[in-house]
Amino acid sequence: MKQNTRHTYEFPRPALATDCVIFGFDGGELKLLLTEREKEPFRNKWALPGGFVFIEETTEACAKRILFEKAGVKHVFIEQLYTFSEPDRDPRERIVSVAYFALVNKHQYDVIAGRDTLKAEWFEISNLPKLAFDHGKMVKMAIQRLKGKVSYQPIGFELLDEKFTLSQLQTLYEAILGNPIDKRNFRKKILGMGLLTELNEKEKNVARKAARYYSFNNKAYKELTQKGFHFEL
Amino acid sequence: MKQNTRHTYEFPRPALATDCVIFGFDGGELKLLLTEREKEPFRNKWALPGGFVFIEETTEACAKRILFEKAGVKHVFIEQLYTFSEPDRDPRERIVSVAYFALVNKHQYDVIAGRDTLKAEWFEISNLPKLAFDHGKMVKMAIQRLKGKVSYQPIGFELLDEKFTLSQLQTLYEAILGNPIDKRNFRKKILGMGLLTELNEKEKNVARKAARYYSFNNKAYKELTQKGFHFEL
DNA sequence: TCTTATTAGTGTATTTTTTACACTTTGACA
DNA sequence: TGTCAAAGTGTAAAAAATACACTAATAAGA
Repeated sequence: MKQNTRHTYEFPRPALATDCVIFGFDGGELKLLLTEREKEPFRNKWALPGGFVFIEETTEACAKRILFEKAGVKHVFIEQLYTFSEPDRDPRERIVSVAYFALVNKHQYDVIAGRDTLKAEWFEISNLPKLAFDHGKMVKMAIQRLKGKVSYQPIGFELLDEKFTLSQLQTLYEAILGNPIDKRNFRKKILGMGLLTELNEKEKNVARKAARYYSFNNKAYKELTQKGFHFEL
Repeated sequence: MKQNTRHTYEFPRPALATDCVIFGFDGGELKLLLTEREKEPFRNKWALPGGFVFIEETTEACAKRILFEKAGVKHVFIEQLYTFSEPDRDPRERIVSVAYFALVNKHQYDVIAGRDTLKAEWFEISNLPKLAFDHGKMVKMAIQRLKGKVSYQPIGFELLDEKFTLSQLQTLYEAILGNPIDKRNFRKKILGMGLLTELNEKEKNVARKAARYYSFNNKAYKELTQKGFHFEL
């Protein structure tokens, strides 16, 4: 350590960055928000929004900052995904990246995004462009994680509006899990959990029977969880 | 980037390290392998084995190296757990740590460890000493992860000998999940999966009916998995 | 205002899975 | 040869998951 007491070791350090896989949903297929790279390498290619970690911020704080700066996304569900550390994953130099995934209410986002000049676009998950760096790997892992998690944690609601119909919820689950679900069994199960608040409000201006709105009751969820309840769909 | 083409950014970088939560089992309670710190900070305190990441190795390679250098453990199951990045998690300076968890066959390990002079010791999970840094958090998370994973991935076998009795397997699951399991139902389920090879060998020198040995059939597991089979216990 | 199109909303019977439960067998040792 | 300790084994009941089809409501268009 010699004259330097600030550093615990002298050999070269990898740079540290975060990248974000951002999921959105608007009724059809599951979507990802990608940004176009402005600089080399991979200039003009699509990539996950990402950036370097400042010396005084956690990687999660960094991911949230990047989410806002590069994608215009704020106040959303975010969770650490995996840390990618292949020495050659970035052609410039050694960069270790802590990947996060975020669940965004697309409607809300689109309002914000309209005001910005960010080069960010939604892509259907089944129709993604080739991505820069190892971002393809990150996306693959994020989809897998979302699929796995959505069945035993009520995180799907993050992708919907505050109020939603049971059909919207079902469509979302079908989009994530990739298989059709029986309507009656789905409703029976989800309502049986007691996590949804039935609202006194229905859809308007639909050319069919209007569906009732529900909202996710987070308070009930936490209380039940404390009593040993396990969400499972 | 100007004159500097080697570095993608100039501001100070966190140091990068890995720490390993090492699980072992010998029939009673689940155990953790801890090492005594030789240097400050936390000199003479118990901690997870850990160390800095070299510039040309992945974090996983680093974890495996540390596992061997500091705990004498080689060729074991290892999986990335989580990346810890609180700016003050290390009193020396900013160090981001990618935590891993490892599953070790304790019998095999004890043979190796006997030859070494490492200050490493097994502690029962219910009786851990206070740990250095944020290692307590890491351990907590690792236990949670192991609990969650053991039911839908056949990783428990990593903790047992190549051949094991069904009672040993059951005792292991009981130790991890923390609740008793019905013997007949357990056997029915695990044998029904077709993942265990029945060996023509029984326990010796036991003062009771000798139990049959089984081994985990990894080939069968992979084949079944490809056909859409999902392990679940 | 009547018809059409479209999705909301609902219950039951069957199958599958999970759970609860107790006695006989085996082998070492005293 | 009796005792002790854990191995090994099946069935019935309960719970959960699945399969399945019609009526209700509303807007749009004839």
